Amino acid sequence: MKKNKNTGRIRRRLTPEARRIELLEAALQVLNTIGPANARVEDITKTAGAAKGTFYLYFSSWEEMLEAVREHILSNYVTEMKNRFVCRTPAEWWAAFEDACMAFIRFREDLGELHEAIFHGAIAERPVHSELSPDTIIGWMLKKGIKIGACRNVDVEVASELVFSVIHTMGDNILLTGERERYIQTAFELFRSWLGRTV
Amino acid sequence: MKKNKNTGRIRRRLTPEARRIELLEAALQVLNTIGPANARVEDITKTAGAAKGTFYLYFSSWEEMLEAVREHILSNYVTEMKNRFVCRTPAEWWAAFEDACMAFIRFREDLGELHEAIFHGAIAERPVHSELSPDTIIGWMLKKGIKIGACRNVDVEVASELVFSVIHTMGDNILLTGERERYIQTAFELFRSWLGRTV
Amino acid sequence: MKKNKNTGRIRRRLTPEARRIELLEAALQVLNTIGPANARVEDITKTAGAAKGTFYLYFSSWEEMLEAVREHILSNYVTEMKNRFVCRTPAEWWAAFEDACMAFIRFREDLGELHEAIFHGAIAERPVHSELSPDTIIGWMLKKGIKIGACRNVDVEVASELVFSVIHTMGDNILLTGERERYIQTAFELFRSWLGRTV
Amino acid sequence: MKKNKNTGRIRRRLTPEARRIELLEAALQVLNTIGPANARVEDITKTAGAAKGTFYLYFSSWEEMLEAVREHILSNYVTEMKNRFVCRTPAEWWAAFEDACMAFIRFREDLGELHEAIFHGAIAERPVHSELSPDTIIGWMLKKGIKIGACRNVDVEVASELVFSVIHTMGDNILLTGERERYIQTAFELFRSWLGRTV
DNA sequence: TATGAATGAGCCTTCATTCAT
DNA sequence: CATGAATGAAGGCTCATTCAT
Repeated sequence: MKKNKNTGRIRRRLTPEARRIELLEAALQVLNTIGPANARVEDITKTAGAAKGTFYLYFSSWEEMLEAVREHILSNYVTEMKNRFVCRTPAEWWAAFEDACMAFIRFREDLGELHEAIFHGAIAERPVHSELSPDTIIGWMLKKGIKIGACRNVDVEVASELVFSVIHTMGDNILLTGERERYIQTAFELFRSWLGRTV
Repeated sequence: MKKNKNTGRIRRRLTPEARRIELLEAALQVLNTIGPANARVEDITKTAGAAKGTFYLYFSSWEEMLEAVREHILSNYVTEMKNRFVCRTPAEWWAAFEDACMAFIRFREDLGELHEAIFHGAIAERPVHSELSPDTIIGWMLKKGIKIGACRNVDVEVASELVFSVIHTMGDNILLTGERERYIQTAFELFRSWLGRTV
Repeated sequence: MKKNKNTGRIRRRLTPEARRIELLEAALQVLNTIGPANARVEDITKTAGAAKGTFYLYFSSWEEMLEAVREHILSNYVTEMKNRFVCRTPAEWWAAFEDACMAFIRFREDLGELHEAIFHGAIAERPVHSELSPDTIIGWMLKKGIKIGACRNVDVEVASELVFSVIHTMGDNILLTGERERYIQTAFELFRSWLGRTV
Repeated sequence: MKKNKNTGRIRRRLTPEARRIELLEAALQVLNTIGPANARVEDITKTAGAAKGTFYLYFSSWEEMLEAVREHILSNYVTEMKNRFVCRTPAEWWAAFEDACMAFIRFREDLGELHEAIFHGAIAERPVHSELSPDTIIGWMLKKGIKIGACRNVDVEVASELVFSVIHTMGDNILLTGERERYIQTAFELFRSWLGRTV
């Protein structure tokens, strides 16, 4: 007796992986567009061309989705970052390091609103898989720098965190004020005087 | 039409100032205890021994209250900080500066969960009254340091922000790991090699 | 220990009647200005230069105040209306009647928003004191009209209500459209053909 | 974060149309029973056997629902009214007109409390779709009456409004007093002497 | 008599999550 | 696998009324 009319959507049957990617990318877009505070499950499924319930077939909760987004973004970023970071001499290390900083700024700019959502929101507690954490990456760079004589011998673990916070702040402020050169100059001055080997 | 029976609570009639303080202090406690994400208006009024509606006599919204809490905390902190920061020689400046850093760490520790609520939540957008902003305070210190020859000549505005981010990160991590000495050592090394005058 | 500061208002001690009048007039103004749906007790007391609690010394509830406002307005209006309605011949009656209609329109215009508040709001149920009801007044006019031969013999009670509804509608629509002449013409045509004596 | 346990209600999944009807009918009943001033969203959903949130799937606000109810009722009523209003001679016109008046009275009686809710409440401002407005319907009747010589030539637009107000008042008072015959007699007398052609 | 701080029931609305189809 | 209708807990805010002073 009761009929459920098909309201027009075509039921798209996809492989789980494909569907998950679609949702993930819709999430990226939505979080970035309307902001994490206003994004709703339904915004994402609509963008992905899926039904609300489908969301829960792929993520057990909103927060889990945020984690997945973070993982997705970070792993892309880190892979590329590592590939680019090649150097043999101290001069090359510094060039690569500064290049990496610039890449981070761009990465940060591309993230936009997303940044807040996945690094400072409800998810902030849940630890990032260690290999993807910025501290690990920076630590890896520093170790290399120390090894090839580009940097002096610092407490790598601690230094990594401080380096990251400086880069992060630089990124935030460039985004905010647009004064790219000014921030870069001061930050690099900091890095060189702190980490550089005084010959 | 609407009746309002007195259901047992004793009405405590206070001066507006007294009530406001009570609510503010209850807010501090609640935000710190159950965390900003879970705190509700009613938690605060219950803690303050007031009725829900009373909250809205003193704050027009939840966010306005957060702002009031921030103002309250910052102005106390900044006042004290400024009073302690006295110095005439470079050596005194560095002692005062390191002292101020330590004071910040303690401040940060005392804030606990509150930190998140009032500096990174919904309120983050609303600008802090400039005199109370950390950047302003640090800028003030740096200018003094440059003037009396304790620091070299840096872009004060930018440097303040970077200094703050380093202190902030140091604070976060000390809170997280407990490894006070280690962070302090590396951070101070950073400050001295970056800002110190190489004579 | 606890002091209640005087917050600036001067405690004006008035005779009860004076205070009541002030409140009543403030109510008139407020209801008319911001509309019955948005008017609050406090708007009235503020306008009257009194404290919120004072309201309840003079009216036991919001609705009672509405009733008082209605009584106040009607009794003024009706008194004047009756005084003006003097006539001896049929021609005079019709002139007086039309004059009364026009007076009603003006009255209605002056009421503005108030009209809704006191004649169609929460108060609508509570009966107006019979002497003040429009039906009574119109009935009184009709009886006079019949007596002096200006009107034919109708069921006065029923006719009064119909007459009032026509006048009322005429008033509403003149207020709405501004087309005074048009409405008056048709309505008077109605009255004359219906009530007039066909000689 | 938020859990949503099923606490016992059986989920009745209906088509949107069916659910909307159920809610609309529940609204009719509730508004009529407990009165528009006391009716709450939850009363309606309870009556409809639905959850509170379901209401907002079908109406974006309380007022929108009132509008929907009004539309629903009016369109039923008007359709039937128009179908019944057939006439060729003046005598037939008067019969049909009086019949329509009686139908309106019955309609009005059936509405009960609803009348207030949908024609004089918060919704009063929002214009009724013109084809459904009583003035339009009555105007349509009058034009017909004039055309076939049942009525004399009046300002149709204005006359419609006055006719409606008379019918309306008659309805109100019959409802109030029960004196059907008395009101009908006087009102029809009015209509005939005013609108009828004096041959 | 006057004040205005305090009360708390009440209601709308949102939206993550569930589940019948 | 997919859908989208259904759920209901939760919470911010209002404001008539009360009452300590």
